[in-house]
Amino acid sequence: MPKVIENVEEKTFKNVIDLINENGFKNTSMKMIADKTGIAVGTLYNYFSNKEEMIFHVIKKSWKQTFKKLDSILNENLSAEKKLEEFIITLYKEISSRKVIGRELIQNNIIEEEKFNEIRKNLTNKFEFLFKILENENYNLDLEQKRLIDTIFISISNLATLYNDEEKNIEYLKKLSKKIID
Amino acid sequence: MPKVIENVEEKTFKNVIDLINENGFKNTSMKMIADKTGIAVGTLYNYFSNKEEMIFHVIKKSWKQTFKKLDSILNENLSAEKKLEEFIITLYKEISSRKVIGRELIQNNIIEEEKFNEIRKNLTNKFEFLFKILENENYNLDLEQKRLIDTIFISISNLATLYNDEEKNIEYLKKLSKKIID
Amino acid sequence: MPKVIENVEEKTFKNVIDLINENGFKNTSMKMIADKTGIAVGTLYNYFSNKEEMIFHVIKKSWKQTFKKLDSILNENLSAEKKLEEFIITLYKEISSRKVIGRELIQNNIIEEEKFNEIRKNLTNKFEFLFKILENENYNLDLEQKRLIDTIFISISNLATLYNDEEKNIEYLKKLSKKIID
Amino acid sequence: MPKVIENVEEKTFKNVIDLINENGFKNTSMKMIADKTGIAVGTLYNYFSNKEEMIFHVIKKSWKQTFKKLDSILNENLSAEKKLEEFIITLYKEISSRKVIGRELIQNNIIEEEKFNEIRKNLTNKFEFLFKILENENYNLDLEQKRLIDTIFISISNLATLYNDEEKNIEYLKKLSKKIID
DNA sequence: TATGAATGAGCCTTCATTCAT
DNA sequence: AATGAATGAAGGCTCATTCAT
Repeated sequence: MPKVIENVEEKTFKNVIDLINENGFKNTSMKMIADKTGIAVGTLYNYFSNKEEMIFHVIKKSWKQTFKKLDSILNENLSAEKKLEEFIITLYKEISSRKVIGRELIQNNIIEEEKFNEIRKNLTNKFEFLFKILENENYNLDLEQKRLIDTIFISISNLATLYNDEEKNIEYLKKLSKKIID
Repeated sequence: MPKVIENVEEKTFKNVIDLINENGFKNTSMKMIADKTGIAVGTLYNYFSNKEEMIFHVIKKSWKQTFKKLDSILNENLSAEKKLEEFIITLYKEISSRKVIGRELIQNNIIEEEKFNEIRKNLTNKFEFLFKILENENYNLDLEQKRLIDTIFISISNLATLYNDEEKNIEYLKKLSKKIID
Repeated sequence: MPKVIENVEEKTFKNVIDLINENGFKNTSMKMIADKTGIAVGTLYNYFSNKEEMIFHVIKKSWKQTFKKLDSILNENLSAEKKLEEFIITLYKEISSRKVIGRELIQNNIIEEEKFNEIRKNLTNKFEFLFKILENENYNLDLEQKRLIDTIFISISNLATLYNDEEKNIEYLKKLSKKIID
Repeated sequence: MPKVIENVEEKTFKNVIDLINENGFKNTSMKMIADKTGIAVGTLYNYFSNKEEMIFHVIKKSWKQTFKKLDSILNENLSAEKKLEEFIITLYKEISSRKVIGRELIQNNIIEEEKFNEIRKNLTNKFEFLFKILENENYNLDLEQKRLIDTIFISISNLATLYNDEEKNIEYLKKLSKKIID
């Protein structure tokens, strides 16, 4: 059997996220990733066919994990209001722990925009599902949904990026989620 | 007698904004700016010590213009609620017309973060002044102000970046600003 | 018990020729050869110390086969003129079916020139033997032999590389070989 | 006025030819060319948009010079036979002094084949024109012209590459050109 | 012995910055 | 002061070769 580095993909995963959070996509070089992971540049290319694919893989995988958690909240036996709150807080926690996964969806110029459409669409679907539940329970949702979803999402990303005080962030988001359906 | 270029800064201003909006900071080269401006690369370096300083200068100047407009709203003779609405809409229009001025404040990685602190501080001050007026007129502002300011600001930037339908964007922002003080 | 690969050289032979004909030496990677052969890259290095040696081995082996065929023509019971014709046509057919064996002898840069000297010498010997027969039968060979051999050889290689119409190629070569001894 | 290196293109011209003759296109790196020319790599890219364009430029320019000389022979007041001889010798001298210009036209895998078609076509035209003159003077040209042109051309290239003894090379070519029209 | 992932030098290309004119 | 060609470090990527298994 050949020489094998264990869990290259996993080791990479965390490092890519960290480096891109620190420096941005453009300022993170393949060599930096290789060095931080303790492997050779060439090895990266055994796992990903190019830099763009690599970062996109990380983002996609990252979101897959998040979507799973969001789904289980939508399926829990909770009041609509509580669901909204939990949904938002979970989204916050996810984005907070892997900041880049939020920001990358908004910034253009990094990866072909259309590649993100699937992720965007998926997140939008979950929100819309949630809003339908709220409407069924007669909550008031007069704001245009598409823009509202963006507002919520970008605010969460921003919070996660800017402030480290998780407790206060969550407290703020709880109040915000109530206001939305007021 | 050597050619004398007047108003290098002004000539640069609009073009840098346009180019960065189109291509992003990293993908806008000094040569592109030089070509579009009609000024030689070397000359640019007589006015700005490097690319980062140049873009920062543009952003700072851009915000100075915006702040002037925001100030005049704060000093107008309007109801507190109307002031909030006007303030937000003006902010939207400013960011919308020179998108980069919003985006750059969110994306770090491009310019040393601390450089933005002054601008941030300035914008925050104006919002706080506005909120004080609202509180004086007994509007309810239970959300933490620092985070709320960010939410508003980032949402506006996002709207300006993502959707071109100005009418709808403004309509949405009007409703949003009402919700905030509900 | 480890897998034992038999006839590595033979398996390699045809595939290397095909790949190099298709892509050239530089654009044929060891991995491509490994994949096409079904032998691991590492294993190839048990049989050949490097890429250059490998291709050289193939060329040498290839010529050995060709030389055998040429020898049998020289030993056949034919008129001198017919011998020349047969010799040239056989050389054409051989080179045509494994183009690289011709091309490599012309293009330097791929393998150290001196390595080819043995092959060259061998081919030259056969031609000289053939010319001696022709002279014995009083054919006129006023052209300098060394250069003439090259002309014939390079023309055949070129024909084999450029044109697929075997019939016409051979017809042309027949006429050419007659002209030589005119 | 900016810093200026004089005659970059000319300086490059000779060095590219030399290096490619020595190492082949694939084994000649842009750094090698830059070093040999005494300029920076980046400077090369001010003159040629990429490596392929650079070498193609050299070849095209090289042939342009050669075609001019060949044309003047075709227009001279000479016997048909003498014209053929002069034509071939000039072609030899040209190729001999810039070897690569011959070989590159035959070797594939280096530059998109079709790019050479114009050059090939041009050379072919001149030969055909020459053959027509010969036929008018009742010389016998029973060999197929397309293949004959290739034979002559490739033989000349080969001679230029292999043997340095110009006198003997030319003597050989004179005899060869006579044989062709015998 | 066979395997094929790991290695890293080396390639082409870009571009912020410099500096001779 | 203005110019823009020259510079060369740095980036993404390839692939011959090595070596742990």
